[in-house]
Amino acid sequence: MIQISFEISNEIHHLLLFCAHKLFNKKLAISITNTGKNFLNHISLDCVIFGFHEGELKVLSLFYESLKLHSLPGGFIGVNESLEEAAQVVLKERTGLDAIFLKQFQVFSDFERSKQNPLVEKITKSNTTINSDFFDQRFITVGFYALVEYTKVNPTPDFISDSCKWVSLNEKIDFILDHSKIINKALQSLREQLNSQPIGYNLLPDKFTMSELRVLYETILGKELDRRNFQRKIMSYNILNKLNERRKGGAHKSPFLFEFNLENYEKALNDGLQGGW
Amino acid sequence: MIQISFEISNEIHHLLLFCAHKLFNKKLAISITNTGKNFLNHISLDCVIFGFHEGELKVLSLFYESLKLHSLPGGFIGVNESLEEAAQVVLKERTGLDAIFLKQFQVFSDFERSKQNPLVEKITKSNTTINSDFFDQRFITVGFYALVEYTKVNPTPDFISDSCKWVSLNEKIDFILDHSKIINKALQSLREQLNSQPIGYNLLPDKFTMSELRVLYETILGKELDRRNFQRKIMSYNILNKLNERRKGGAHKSPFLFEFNLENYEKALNDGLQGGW
DNA sequence: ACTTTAAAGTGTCAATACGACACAATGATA
DNA sequence: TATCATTGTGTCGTATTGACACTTTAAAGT
Repeated sequence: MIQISFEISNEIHHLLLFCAHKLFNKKLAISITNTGKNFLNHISLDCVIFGFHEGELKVLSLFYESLKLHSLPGGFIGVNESLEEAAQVVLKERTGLDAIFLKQFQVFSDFERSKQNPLVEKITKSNTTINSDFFDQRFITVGFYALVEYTKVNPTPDFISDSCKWVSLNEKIDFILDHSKIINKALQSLREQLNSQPIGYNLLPDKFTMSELRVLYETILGKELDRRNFQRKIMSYNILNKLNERRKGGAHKSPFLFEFNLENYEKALNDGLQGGW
Repeated sequence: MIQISFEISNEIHHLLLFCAHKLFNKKLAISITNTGKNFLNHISLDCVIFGFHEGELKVLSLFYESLKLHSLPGGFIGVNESLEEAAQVVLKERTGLDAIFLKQFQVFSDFERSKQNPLVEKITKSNTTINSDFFDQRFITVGFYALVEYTKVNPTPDFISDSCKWVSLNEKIDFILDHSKIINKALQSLREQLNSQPIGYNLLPDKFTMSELRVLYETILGKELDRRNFQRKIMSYNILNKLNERRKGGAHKSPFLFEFNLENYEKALNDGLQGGW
């Protein structure tokens, strides 16, 4: 009997058994100790993490100095995880936050999409326990968008990226692969779901001014809204509590602060805010 | 030199090479002729194919006599296909139709979801060229909904199902795995996208009456709409052409027929029909 | 042949929502 | 203390909505 030891994923284990069966007619016994984390082949996920700061929508991005390229934070699916669990892990690692608002919005599966991933070489060089076979595969990626409170985030790079930082959607940024396309689709989904997902609640701090909420809406929708009509409409939903408190310190008249009335907000989102049929 | 021949997928080929490398230090040359269609492991897709007939929304379902269970038409992703291409293949096979309206709406990835798939035994028994290893895997499935014109569909079972037929959403049907959940989510997406996707156009025949269109909306939304107000609103979008033609044969006053004005319809959908901000 | 019936075509009206805009109050800054 | 941009709070005319009424029509019933 020969004994050989090396790290191997569940999939390879499974297939080894299969191959052994086919090749050697079951006469080979293979015993493998499984160490390390195993991921499903072919499947990845990418997160478009939105934050709102100084009147701009921003996205958390990893940067690779040597490549001069950005990428979205992403990850793989553990063999015992759901996509959502795997995405929460990514978010926790990049932002330090738990229980982030997360929503999958599209799968990107073009055959061409993961050809020539410039990161593969970096990954395999930086960590010898990872075999390049995993990364050389074709990947189908599930796009998630996440909404976080900008100031609570502690941007943290992963082991192959040089930095992790917020980038504005107005900047021209070079992303790897189809990540620019993924961001555009995420923004489009955000827009479409503005009336059915708790978007305001998750992007703003607990207390905020009416102007801050309005600018958020303007940014997501990409158009200006009349200050007075906006306030009238949003107040008519009964989803905000007006506080007896003002934002001090800024120039000019100090505005009142508001908070979401969570109970009413969730009720309203279930029906969809306003309109249509 | 020993030569062995058997069918094998690209993945297994890849991994065989990897295993050979690890186990035998590259001293084993493996030459494999690849035959048959190869699929990506772990990933499947399921289609909720909606049709509209006699005032009811229906879903195309496969039935397994021996199990007394239904399932959604589904399939796997060829190693050179995108998800959308693979879904079109499934739809073509089950309905006979090309260029069907298709939209992915969610990925279902719960770890527990594909445990004990009652079809695995059936599949492997019915076709000896398929190895059960592929089906024994954990599967993540991408949910698509499709919209088709009921009368154009020629429901066709696949090689393991006994029949393929329309089932009403009002019936209580037992589906395998999480397929009931997938259908509910599909319906919910349909509802949410009623104003941004060409749903009326794809579910109705070219010419239809105002009542037929209204009942479709009522069915999708799950509530009654005022006949007169509905007509006023839908006509205000300028997306319908009123034809100089009536539906004869029914009792009572014969209604006018309408058709979609495709140019205006698509323009209107881009902005979203009506409303909100 | 006449009546019945239920669906279809068309319209009214009050209530509400919406878009556009006016004006006074405020509070740091000059 | 004057300035000025921002905030709070409106108003007004118009467009949209919801609720409902009346007439017309084609097949089915007698």
